[in-house]
Formats: sequence, structure tokens, C-alpha cells
Amino acid sequence: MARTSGSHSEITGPRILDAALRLFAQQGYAAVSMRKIASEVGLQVGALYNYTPDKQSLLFGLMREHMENLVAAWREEAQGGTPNARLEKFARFHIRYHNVRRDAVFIAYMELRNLTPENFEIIEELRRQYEGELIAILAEGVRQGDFQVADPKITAMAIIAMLTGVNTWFRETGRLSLKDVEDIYWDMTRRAAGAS
Amino acid sequence: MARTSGSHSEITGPRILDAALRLFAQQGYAAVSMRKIASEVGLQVGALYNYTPDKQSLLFGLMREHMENLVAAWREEAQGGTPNARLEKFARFHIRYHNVRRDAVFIAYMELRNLTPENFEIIEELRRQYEGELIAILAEGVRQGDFQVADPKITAMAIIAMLTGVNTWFRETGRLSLKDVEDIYWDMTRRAAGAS
DNA sequence: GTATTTATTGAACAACTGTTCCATTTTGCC
DNA sequence: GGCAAAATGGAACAGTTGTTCAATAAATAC
Repeated sequence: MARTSGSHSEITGPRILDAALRLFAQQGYAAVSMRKIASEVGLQVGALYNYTPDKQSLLFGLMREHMENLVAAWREEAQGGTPNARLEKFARFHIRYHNVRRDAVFIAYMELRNLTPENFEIIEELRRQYEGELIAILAEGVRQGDFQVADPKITAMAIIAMLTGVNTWFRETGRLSLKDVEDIYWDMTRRAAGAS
Repeated sequence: MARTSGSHSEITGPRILDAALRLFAQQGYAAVSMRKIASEVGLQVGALYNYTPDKQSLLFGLMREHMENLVAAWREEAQGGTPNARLEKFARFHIRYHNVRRDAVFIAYMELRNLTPENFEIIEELRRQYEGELIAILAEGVRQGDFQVADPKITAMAIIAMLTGVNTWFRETGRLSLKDVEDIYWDMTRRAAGAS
């Protein structure tokens, strides 16, 4: 007996990616076997290799997709405005975008060491691009005299670390709504940048 | 032929812990085999089990030791003073203490999911204790009218995430000294707390 | 210098690893 | 309804996993 329940090429691919994303986030890349992923989707392990050349590509694909989408989504949302308005937009965007992509965010940070050197470099370049967007906002604010920032690069790292940290504790069922959290973090971001 | 190079019980134990700490930080708990650790120390794998009952205990021991030392070190350093002075002391202590313990900090954050539920709960309790120290400082500052903080708990999480983030980018060989970084982060911490 | 304790080796265990491949089944096209 | 293409199952490969254990070597105590 071979396959037991029909052929579903168009939906199997996404289902594999979904399962891999969730399992990698929950248990870590090294702890998740190809058989676990296959079992989650209801396949035998061999069938996975119709959709990915190997396990590494599965991880890298998920991370690259996430980072490319992140950069693209921000560049779409970012329009002109004062440095202050752009900074507020960045803070709120970062919190919102990351909140609904917990697993991908977690993987993109935790599994960097499981990438091959070439793949690592590509992901790091995307991360630098995203960080660069915030650095540019801060630098522009300094130039216009709106912000008081000793070092835009360091302040950008600090703000991103602070904002990303929301994912480690925020739960929809908690005492604060995401809008509340956004407001509080925007306030701290504004003050950290010395904005009015 | 059995053992080849002498018996060294008092130094073998620490050497195993050192190797495990470094390897877990570099490659991740799941990706490091007991044989890799043994090989790093110059032992056969069986000898490790004179020093640890199993791999999980090796990880948990490292994490608990780190967290207990962290809490104890802070409580020793923390003396009285104004909320502002205590906040500054906390920010500078956190950066300094974590900077020289990169591997342990990394493990204590990244390998939480590889702990058994009971062990996880113990580590989380220690983390809550440490966070509680900062929350108490912020709450006291609010009570005395020195800080402007909407929610001490959230501000504490934000500050800790920001400060811990230094470890992801700071290198001794970079353009800034650790003292420079301390100053900049204390400034951002102060402003995030609405302190003068 | 002998006896006892401690530390270590080396082999073994069953289970699991990523990946390949061929036979088989299902799908989409005519 | 028949045929090619695509998707899947199932088995196999060689290597690795955490852990146990008897045999052996070295360190310590007397």
C-alpha cells in the first residue's frame, strides 16, 4: 500500500512550511526531525523532499521569507513626515507586525547559529537593512534638532531590542490590550530618543 | 587499555562544566552531544556520568548557577539611596555583569525550551526575582514622584530587554568602550523612566 | 607495599538522524 | 477510459544519539 489519502500538491507545500515554522519555534531546529515534520502533516518522511531539497533549506526559506516580508512591509508603511511622526510609526509598526508573527520572529533570532555561513550572511544583511531604516530616522531627527541621541546606531539597537521584547511577555489575554502596550512603548521610545 | 593520562577528579568536573557552557552557547543544547563535550575535555563519553546524572542536569545546573549568582550579585551590590541612584546602579550593574558572562546569559535565555517543566519553573522563578528588583525600584521612584512610569512592570521588562541587548552587538574591539556604552544606556534608561 | 576507593575506558544497547530511491497510487489531460 | 506526470509510501543506508556497565587503571590510605 502506498499513499492512503489522496494527492494535494498545492496545499501540502504550505502545510509543511506551517508545521516546520511551528515546530522549529517550539522545540528548536536541531531538536525537530524531518520525521516529526512529516508526521505533523500526515506524510512519510520521504515525501518532504518533493518540497525542499534538505532541512537547512526549510529553515533558511522560513527565515528569508520572514525578513524580506518585514523589510517590504515597513517600506510600504513608511511614508514621509517629521522624524517624530516617522519614529512613532516605526515603533507601532514593529510591535504590531511582530506580535502576529511570534513563531517567525522567534526563529529568525534563535536559529541564526543553525544557518550555513552563506545563508547567515543573507539573513544578517536583511536585518541590517531593517535596522538601517530606524537609524536613518534617528539620524534625520538629530540633524533637524528634534531628537537628542548620542549615537543613532546604538539608540536604534536599544529601541529595537526594547520593542521586540514585547513578544516575550505580551499575551492577548493579559490585562493590557496591544493598543495599550503600543502607547506605553511609544512613550518610552520617544523619551529614549529625546523627542518632544 | 583503560584510562591513559592520570586521574584528576577535582579539575575534571569544572572542565566539563566549562566545555558544556561554551558548546551549548555556540551550537545549542540539542546540537551538542555528550560525546562532543567529552571529546572537548579529553574523555570518553562514559566518564561524564561520574559528574552528571544526565545531559538535562548539565544544562539545568549551568542555568540555575547563573541565575542564582546573578540575583545574589545584585543583592550584594544594591544598597540604599534615591530611586534615581538605585536605577543607575541597576543599569550599570546589568550591563557589566552580563558582558563578562556572554555564554551563560545566552544559554539562560535561549535554552529555556529545553528544560523539563519542573526545571523551567525554577529558572523562571529566579528570573522573576531579578525582574522584581527593578520593578521595586521603579515603583518606589513613582511613589516618591521621581519617575514618570505608566506601568512599572512593563517598564522594567522594556529596560531589561534594552540592557540585555547590548550583548548582541557589543565587542571589546569596537569603537566604544564598555564605559561609553554604560553611559549611553544609563541615559536612555533614565529617560525611559521619566527620571530627571 | 598492599588494599581500597575513585576515575576512566571501551564496548554495547536500542532508538533515532537526514537523505535517497523505487514501486505504487493518485491526479490532470486528452 | 487511457496515459503521462506528479505525489506519496515504505524501505533502506550509514551514522549518531543518551545512557549503562563490566573491566581496568590510577590515586589514596594504611
